Amino acid sequence: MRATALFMPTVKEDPADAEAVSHKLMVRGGFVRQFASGIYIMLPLGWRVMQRVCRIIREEMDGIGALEVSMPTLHPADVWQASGRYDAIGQEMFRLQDRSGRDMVLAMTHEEVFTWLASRELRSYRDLPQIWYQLQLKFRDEPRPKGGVLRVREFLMKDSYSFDLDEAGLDRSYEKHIGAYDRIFERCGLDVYRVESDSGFMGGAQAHEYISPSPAGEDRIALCEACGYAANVELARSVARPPEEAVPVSGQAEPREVATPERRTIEEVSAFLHISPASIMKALVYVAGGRPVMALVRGDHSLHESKLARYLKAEVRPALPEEVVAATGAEVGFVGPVGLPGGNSLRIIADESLRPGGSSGTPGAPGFPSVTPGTHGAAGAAFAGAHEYVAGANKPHTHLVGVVVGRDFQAEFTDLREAQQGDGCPECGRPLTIKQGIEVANIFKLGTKYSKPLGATVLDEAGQERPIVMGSYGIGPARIAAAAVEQQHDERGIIWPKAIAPFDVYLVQIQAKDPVQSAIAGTVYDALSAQGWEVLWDERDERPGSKFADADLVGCPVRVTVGKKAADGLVEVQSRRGGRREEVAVDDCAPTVRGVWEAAR
RNA sequence: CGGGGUGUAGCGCAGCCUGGUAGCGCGCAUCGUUCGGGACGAUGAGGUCCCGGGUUCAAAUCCCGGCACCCCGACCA
Repeated sequence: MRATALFMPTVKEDPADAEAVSHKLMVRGGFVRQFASGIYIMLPLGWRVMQRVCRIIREEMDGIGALEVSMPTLHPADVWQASGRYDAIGQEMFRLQDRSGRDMVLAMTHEEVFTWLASRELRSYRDLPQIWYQLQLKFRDEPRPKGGVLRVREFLMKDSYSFDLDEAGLDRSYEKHIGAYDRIFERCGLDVYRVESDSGFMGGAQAHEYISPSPAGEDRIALCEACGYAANVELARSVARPPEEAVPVSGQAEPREVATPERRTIEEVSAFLHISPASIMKALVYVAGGRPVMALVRGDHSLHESKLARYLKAEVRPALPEEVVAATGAEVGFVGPVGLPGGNSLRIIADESLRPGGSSGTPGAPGFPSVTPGTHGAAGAAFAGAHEYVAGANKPHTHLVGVVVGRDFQAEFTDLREAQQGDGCPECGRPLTIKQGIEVANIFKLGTKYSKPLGATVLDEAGQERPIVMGSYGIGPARIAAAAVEQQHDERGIIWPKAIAPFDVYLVQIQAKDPVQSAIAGTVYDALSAQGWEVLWDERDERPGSKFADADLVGCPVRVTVGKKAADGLVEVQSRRGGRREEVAVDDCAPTVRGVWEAAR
């Protein structure tokens, strides 16, 4: 395509409202424009990238036998009422009424419609398995859109749904998707980690996310480079590091009060009492299902709320200051598990690292090995023998020292803390790495969560009616594009992975009005096009610097320059990624381009 | 939902504190000189100063109310 025939509004300056690199570059490169908060226009270049991503997705989905359909995005509310999500989902769903007052929604995902269709059309086990997919818009009224196209309110998604007779069939469909997804990301030139993820406390089945590492991402994942364990921190198990210093054992029979005036935070208390944060129990009061509960983690750990929510099987929120006082008799900062008023009405849930005799992760969880002191050094063993903590006394400006779990209070134990950099891998004990990333895809084993309430059943071989066992699988093409930009760019602009670049070759003609250059550029353009390359021929009457700058900004993998030496029949071929600039005869241009292309990522 | 910030030409911003003819850079248009890494000169077009109300002789500027957008946190199938 000729640049003079293209709409490519590049901009010199970063947009004022952009934070993420991908956001800035996609706006500057003329790929997208914001229309409203979280709502974006895809300009020609941006749409070409999307089309290329979508094409790869289609090919790989078709490759596992999935069938493409197109589902409505405007749904009557009753299907969502049938699944229970009409009420379960809050303001994140766009809701409206039609002219006769019927409740409608804009689809935020498509489990309901697909299941509705399956319930009407799939009758026999002979109809199974099926995998149906679509590339369709989703609408989610995000409370806070951000990061350009990373977190938006209207976006394209490839979503697929598998329908199987039983769990074994679901496992096969799930594995097929893993294969397809791995190939999609490989082809898109994107680094991703497939990690265990939270399937939500209602589903309970297996789920994975594909996370592409980037500082602009909103997810954190725990990775073990030694054994390959990988999980979102919202459910990652880990072996807590033993504290740097062992807690001195007082040997006293019961806790002792100490005055801690105005010392509320872990930092303040640890500094005041000259102890390490790990020697303090952090007590956090939450409200779950309308009732207060106390969550306990070690002072050097952070609670992960979704772990608490999953354990309690209820949504949780931090208690308000008044609620904390009502539940414990003390204000925030002096709350603890010992000496609570009114008997033991407050449920106390403690992290595994506080369990007497252990500083471990989640014993008993699948795949969790027993933790041997030898693995984690002498400090761990010493710590295990101490058991004494400092905790809030539930009295103003007072803490307790010498608190022993199990002796001074009872608690339920579960994995509550967020995995930290350097924690031990739950599988092999080696240190975990925490990385930030963008969720570019997810896969869920739904089971019969939707097929049961929506009545999607088939008759099995024995003539028995059985609910279809389902999976759902999403990929965000725009997030793939943004993640690629996040991963591959330099100070001049984007360096697209070759498979999803808007054009394969950016052909710069230095002098638009030079007939020799025009002729040579035309020859090069035709030759490359004839070989199947998508070429953007920049024959605009601009200064060379502008065209080079745009070429770098737009980020096509190969640049061909037709300039002064065109008169001698020479052109230049160069990789966007850098490296040497090759000067070749016009006739050698195509093979040279191929070479640079092959070498590109 | 809590906290913070910003709305002035297509884009990026100054002006607001201390009220008095609305500015700068980029971009855009025309002409000329230029032409291998975002040129230079000349001329020019382009503004409901987010919206509504108030104070005042006079409001981009002060006051009240609203809206939009951004950032941090909470939330996120």
